[in-house]
Amino acid sequence: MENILNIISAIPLFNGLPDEQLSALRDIAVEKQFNKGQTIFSEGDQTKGFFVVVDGRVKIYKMSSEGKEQILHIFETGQSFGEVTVFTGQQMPANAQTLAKTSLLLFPRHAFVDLISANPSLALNLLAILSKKLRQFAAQIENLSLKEIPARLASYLIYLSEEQDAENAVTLNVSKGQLASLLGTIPETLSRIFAKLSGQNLIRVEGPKITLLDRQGIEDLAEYGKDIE
Amino acid sequence: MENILNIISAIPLFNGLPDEQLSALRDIAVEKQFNKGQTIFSEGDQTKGFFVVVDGRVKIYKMSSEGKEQILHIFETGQSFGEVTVFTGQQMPANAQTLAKTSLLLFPRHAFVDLISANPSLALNLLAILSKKLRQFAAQIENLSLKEIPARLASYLIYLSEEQDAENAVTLNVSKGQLASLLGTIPETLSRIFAKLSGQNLIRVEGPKITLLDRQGIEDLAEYGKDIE
DNA sequence: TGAATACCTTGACATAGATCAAAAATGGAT
DNA sequence: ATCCATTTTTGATCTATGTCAAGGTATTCA
Repeated sequence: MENILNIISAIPLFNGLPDEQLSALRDIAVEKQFNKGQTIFSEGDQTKGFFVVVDGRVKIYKMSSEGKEQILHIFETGQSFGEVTVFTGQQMPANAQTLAKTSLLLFPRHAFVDLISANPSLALNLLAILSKKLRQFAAQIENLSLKEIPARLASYLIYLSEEQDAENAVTLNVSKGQLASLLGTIPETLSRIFAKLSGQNLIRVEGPKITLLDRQGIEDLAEYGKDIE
Repeated sequence: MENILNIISAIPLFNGLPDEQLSALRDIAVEKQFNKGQTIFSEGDQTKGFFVVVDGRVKIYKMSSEGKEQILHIFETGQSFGEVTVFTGQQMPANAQTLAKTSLLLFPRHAFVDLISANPSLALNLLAILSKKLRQFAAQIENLSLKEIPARLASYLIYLSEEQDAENAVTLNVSKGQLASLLGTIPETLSRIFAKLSGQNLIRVEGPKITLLDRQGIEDLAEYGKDIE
């Protein structure tokens, strides 16, 4: 299982840990394989532990009573999720489903807590990761309540362009329907906004490929929310 | 300063820590006093450390470019805030202002990180607290995007009634204007919704005192969002 | 006690975005 | 290639909530 050790050592969460701790982590990790669209856990499930994405993509989401979905997060290779209930011990507060063929590592709860208790540096890494997630959530709350949807889309496009290290062209890594859910809206509305921003020559949309024709304009839109008619 | 030690030992975050660690915490803590309406820090400020509310009430909030406010959190006696940037080392991501005469303890960043590094049990407490905050944020995102405002208000009333351990009567601990901001709306809209729910005999409003006339009805509203005309 | 200030409520109106319905485009699978 | 299923787009309409404006009610402070 030399393979798993390589994977574990590449996970940001486990950055800088000494070899013996990495081995200890490997010893408690369980591999899980999923096809696209499979459910990893559902809201209300008992906590099993926390997960790391080895390969693939996972969405964490909530459902309203009418069936509308709000995506809270999309996790990709190297990222972890499900830490929260490891410490609160409660049931899973949301649903997790794969967006692609995905391979995960599961770190069972108790074994993992024991490791943390013994390893302050692991605890500090974890604190940093949770802190970052808190920041992202705060930003999402801000977006949902203070910005209109065009501004949220603009923010997301800028985020993506930085993520993908591409100045003026990005490729959506989720379907437009899923993007709508992430932005807190519905596909019809998102589609109209894509059309509108295209009409204003801020972007060009070709399937999942978006060209940022006017980066400054998009940044203004993200920042000030006002989109100039 | 025996006094401070008592205060520190009563803080949930420091639950179960041995006396010598509590003393160490006391030694790095700095007392800060604020009057009502004072700014503790602003978005973009350099991180000083993290805070615990000894007495009073603090709101954490974001401002839109048009000046609309979204409250992210309200912290009361015994609760802590500002942990996030202690670990990410970034600037403060939001603003903090007192809602009343408030006394805080500031734990400066580096001294605090050193303490955590040396004390896994403190780290675990902190992990549990951050996890709980993540859950609350996730719930807030869910509310903002999946529920209409009457349902958000209903959720908040139920939360308050549990908080205050009162089956059918709660007292708002913030002004209605602030409550509007916490729920992601504006005072006018909140006022109308109070009036509407009163008209439906779900609640009775007398200033800041709300009587839950039909708890089941309010729970249904919070859960299903649908409010029966 | 009374003015001043902040807070809350109500009314008329405007609008972003949701809903419902259906057409068009895309993309696998056979 | 061609068919089927999914995703995306477009159109017409509806509604919750925001905006602007004004009046009412507390609360504080001299």
